[in-house]
Amino acid sequence: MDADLRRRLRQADLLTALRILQAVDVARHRRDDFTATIQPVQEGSRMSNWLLDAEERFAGVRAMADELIRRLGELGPGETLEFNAADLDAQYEAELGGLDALEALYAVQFLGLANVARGESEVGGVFYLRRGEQRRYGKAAYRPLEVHYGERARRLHVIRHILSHEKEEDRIDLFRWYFTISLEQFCKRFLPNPEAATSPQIPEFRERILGGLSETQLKVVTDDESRAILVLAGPGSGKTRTIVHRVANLVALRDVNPERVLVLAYNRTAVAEVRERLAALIGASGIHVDVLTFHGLARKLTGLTEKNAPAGMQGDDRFNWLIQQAVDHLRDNPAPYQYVLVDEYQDIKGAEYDLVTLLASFDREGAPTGEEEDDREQPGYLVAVGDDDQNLYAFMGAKIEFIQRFRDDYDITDEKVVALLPNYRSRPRIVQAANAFIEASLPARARLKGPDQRVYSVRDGEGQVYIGKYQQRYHAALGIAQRAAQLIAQGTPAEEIAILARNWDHLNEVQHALHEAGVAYQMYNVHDQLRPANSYVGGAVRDVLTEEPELAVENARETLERIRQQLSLSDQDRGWQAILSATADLHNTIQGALALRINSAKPLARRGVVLSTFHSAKGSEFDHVFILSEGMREHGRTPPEDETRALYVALTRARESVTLLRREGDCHPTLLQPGYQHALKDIGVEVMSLPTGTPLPSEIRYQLFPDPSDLYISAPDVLFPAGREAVLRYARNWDSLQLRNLQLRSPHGAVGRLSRNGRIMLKLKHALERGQVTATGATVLRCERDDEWYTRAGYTGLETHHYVVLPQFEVIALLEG
DNA sequence: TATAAGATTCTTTTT
DNA sequence: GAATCTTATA
Repeated sequence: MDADLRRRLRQADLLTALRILQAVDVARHRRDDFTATIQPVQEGSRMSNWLLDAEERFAGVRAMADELIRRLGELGPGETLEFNAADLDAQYEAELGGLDALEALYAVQFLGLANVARGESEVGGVFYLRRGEQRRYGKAAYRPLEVHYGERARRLHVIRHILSHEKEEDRIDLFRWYFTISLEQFCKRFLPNPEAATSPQIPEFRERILGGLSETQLKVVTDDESRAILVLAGPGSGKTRTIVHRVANLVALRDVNPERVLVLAYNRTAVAEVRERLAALIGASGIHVDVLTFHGLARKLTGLTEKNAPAGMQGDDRFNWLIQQAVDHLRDNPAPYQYVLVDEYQDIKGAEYDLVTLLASFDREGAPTGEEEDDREQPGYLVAVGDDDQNLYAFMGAKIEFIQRFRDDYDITDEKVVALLPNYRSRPRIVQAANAFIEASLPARARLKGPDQRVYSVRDGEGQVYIGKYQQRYHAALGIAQRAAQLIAQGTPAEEIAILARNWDHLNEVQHALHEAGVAYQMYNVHDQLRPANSYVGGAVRDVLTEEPELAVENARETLERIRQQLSLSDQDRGWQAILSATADLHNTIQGALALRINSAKPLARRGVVLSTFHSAKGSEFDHVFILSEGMREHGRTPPEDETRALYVALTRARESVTLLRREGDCHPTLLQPGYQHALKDIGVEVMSLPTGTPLPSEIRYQLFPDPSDLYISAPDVLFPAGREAVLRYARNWDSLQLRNLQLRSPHGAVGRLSRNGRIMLKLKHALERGQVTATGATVLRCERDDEWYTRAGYTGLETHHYVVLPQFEVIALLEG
């Protein structure tokens, strides 16, 4: 441990001591960056009571932890225990004297017995517990907790000893010693009974946060002087890990108020991941850290939602408006956060960029003009983590310039740009192939990483890179299906195999081939709108549950089925099946928890080989990755930067092997460059031969998932009473769904029709003409009011929403090139 | 019916 | 920004 770190840790100790003094009403302290003022409060403080409390508290935590451990023991591996905090408090209040549930959660987390994650619901904070690694809960398991509480208690003993001296000079002298020598030394030297001081403090905790990090990661995690740090992180270099550990360091080791810390992530999945990992690292104390999406932050700051946008705005404009409201809000109000961490900084857009700038209090135009010194805004500390090579959303305004401008914006030296280069994900050959690809595709000026800043693999072995070429996409699909089946037969989980393409419809042939080979697959696009909670049956059942959130539920499935039958809704809805499987493990809970589980249920069971676009694969990783490169003109001399970065993202998703297949005639131009091909040869890639001799079928079969914009419901169909009744009748009596003349018909009448403007029309054109589109399932989906849509349909009702029957199609289509 | 010009689509997140 | 589909015009 270097001297600097040691000095900082003493500061943390000081702050702990000050907090204790304040907590027991002995002294008050005011704190700014450099000084702390201590004021005595009064004689006869509650110090001794507090010590007694501390002992009781430990006994209480132990009792409650016992109970949690008992319930955890009943869980199977991977199962989750779910409850709300108020419920837990109420349950244990009587026996444990008002013990704070958070403390007990912290305890089981701290002991490594469980992973605690936090969620929000209508019924308040809800916690999810999952069994930790540790299986046996012997006496030894409690030792770290005892050490922790023992350390806190020792500090109290020391302070009480100091305060017991009558003369002020003595007290000052002892305080000086307290801050000069270690706690252990102090106890030995001054305490009448130093036995209590034999235990160390809590090295396990510090080790968990700071140990196991690379030197560079540690630098970012522990730097609390730099106002702005840009972390240029390569793929698989531990971006999120660095962010999570920095937050943990701030909150758990540096005593920063968690409410002053903000983590911005790019979507809900990323938010959930940061929250989970933070909870796993520091437990309950991480709960007060804000981990939000940009829109979540905008909602929190302004109290508005995109629905407050002026009438006439729709879709994207509403969301942009919301971000802009937050920017305006921050111009007039001080930033509520002091430590801001931004993930995936390369993909932030203009308004989001402004938001970050204001949050970090770096806005030069609107420099604070506080009349009083005390009102001066505290300085912000910004850490932005991103990789310009992985910029995927330039077409939406996420320009690479924002990350390039970082240095100028924040007036920082080059040293403050930290490069995280080791790749912990991919085997060496994969990293080398990806490096060679991006270096051959982009000129040095288009990249922030210099020639001496190459990503390198720290994994052992070599890994495999295969290349291949095809004329017919069908042949590539056949080859991939064969290899996937082979890998699965050899024991690779299907979910660890991904097939990635530029566009969704490039994967149609792959769907067909996988189906023929009997390999299960999943489409990786999760339309938020398709959430089971958004289905008519799911929403209706959830609403019944939340009417009495505290009501006990013995068997989740029975309760759900009972409510569904009372509402006389069909069980054939796609969403309903998903809800049943998402709640299958819930027993002996309350209705509120069940409702929450419905809210977070995923559309489909995530099983089988993953089919995804390059874009949707952002942030994911797989053992084996197959890539289709097509859809570009070859004779373009300089490859388009967007497409290069997208393909680079695809290449770097792979851990063990990557197979890069190019279509002759329109693959990414770099793949044809002699220089690049030589580089691949040096790396040791193998050529994958595809079954190009196989005769082509005349038709292929694949699944197609429309979204609500593909459906056009004309006035009599849905918006007016007859149509609404037809849809709701369908939700009760579920029969086959047929598509005739673009009209979606149930035996009870028309329930919708395909939109002529929807994107699906184009894709289905030929299949529709030949009548080879069949509905294989459907969900009755809630659609929020969309004024543009209503106007087009000639409707002016006041409802906030309506329902549509959203089918899932199987298409038999002519084979494309 | 060729060809140019113009329009649209592709990649997608946010509740 | 490129590919692809639609429309206008000789």
